[in-house]
Amino acid sequence: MVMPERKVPLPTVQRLSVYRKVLEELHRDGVEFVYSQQLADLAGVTSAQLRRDLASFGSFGNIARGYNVYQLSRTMARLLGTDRVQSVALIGVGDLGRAMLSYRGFEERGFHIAVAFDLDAEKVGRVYAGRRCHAMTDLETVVKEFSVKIAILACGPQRLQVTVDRLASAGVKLFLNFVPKRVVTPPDGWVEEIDIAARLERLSFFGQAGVQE
Amino acid sequence: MVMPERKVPLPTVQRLSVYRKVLEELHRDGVEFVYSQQLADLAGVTSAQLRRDLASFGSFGNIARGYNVYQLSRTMARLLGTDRVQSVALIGVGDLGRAMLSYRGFEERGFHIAVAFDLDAEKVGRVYAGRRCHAMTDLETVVKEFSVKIAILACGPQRLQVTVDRLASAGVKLFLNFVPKRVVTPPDGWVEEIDIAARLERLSFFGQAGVQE
DNA sequence: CCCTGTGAACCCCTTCACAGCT
DNA sequence: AGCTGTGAAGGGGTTCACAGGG
Repeated sequence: MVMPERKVPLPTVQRLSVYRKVLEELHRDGVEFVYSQQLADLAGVTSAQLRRDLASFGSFGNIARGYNVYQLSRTMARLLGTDRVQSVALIGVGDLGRAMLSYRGFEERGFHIAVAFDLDAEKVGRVYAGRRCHAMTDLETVVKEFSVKIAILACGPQRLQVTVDRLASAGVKLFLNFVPKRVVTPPDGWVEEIDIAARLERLSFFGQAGVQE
Repeated sequence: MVMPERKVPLPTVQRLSVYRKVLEELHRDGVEFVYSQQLADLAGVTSAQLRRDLASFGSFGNIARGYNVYQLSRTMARLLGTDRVQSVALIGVGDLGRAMLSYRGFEERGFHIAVAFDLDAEKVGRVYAGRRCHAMTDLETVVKEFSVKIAILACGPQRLQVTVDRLASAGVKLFLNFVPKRVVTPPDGWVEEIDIAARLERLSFFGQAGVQE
């Protein structure tokens, strides 16, 4: 067991997902070994970058044959924690929330949305894509019951911070936040922000600024 | 008119959206002036960061009273290009695509999804949330008809690159890509990637690595 | 005094280039 | 010969700290 105590650059973690995805495709195609140059091309980075990234984890590639595709893929899944199924809670069963429930790509990477929650009494008790919608009142109990470790925030901005804090004290420390409102990260927690409109604004900015390759 | 020819750091653009959002709230609350320290706190950055960011655009704050909230908000909207309505095309009317069609926050920031497209013959001709779904065959003509400048990619991975290239030659150079597949950016184009599953993987990574504040 | 704007230091990530191994 | 892993250099963004102005 490698306790990775030396800290890993954030951009490196981001690229890990890309590498793993490419490696999976290579594995499906029956490729056994790749050189850093090939893998880097497929992932859209430089070979130096790739080797440096892998070195963050002390991984070893075979000098003569490059990297063992399957082995490296497994290693990355283990590093990312996607080598096992993790329970996820969905907060907010609006349009975006329902899209998350039916999103392929979650299950196949080991993320299982086990439960959903909503403020709307209309929705509570109903079943969406096989997952029951619970009342916000039952947040703590249900979340513990299903051993939830990750929450997807797709609700309205009202009482968002309160919900996050409640989840955090119930043991949920990881958040994927689609709500365009600043959330104070709980101690020991981690929040990934996805502000879709902000991304469009960035596009808009570069669109009128003229583009530098 | 300040033609911002000096290049702006990418992270700065990202933070611009946050500043503008905070400024809007302040404006709604009737606040006229803010100091960099206050605005920075609300946006979750340091005051030095904020002042440096603003300096990228050569903006001036009043030394005695800080920044004029409304004026700065307007300036930022102009910089981002959100001071006018922009037509957006949606590619793929699946669950995620339909969520995009009903997403508030787009319209209020000047982004109007004017048209949708789908491969599925079932969906072509139907109207979703007020927007008609067109056949992929009509991509070029419809896109030009509606003066579309931005495309949201929420379709399957098949033929994604082809679609991007077709859009690019039809004048659509800006892409918000939800499809977890690498897209080669067309010349003069810009692609914002949103890989939701990859973000969950990042969460998972930090969750098991232990968290460093 | 206390604010903004900014040179300069600092830090972290990327890129270069090569030693070492096969 | 050719590839990996890695010191060392390079570059870009953040933070420090202060000059300058009301």
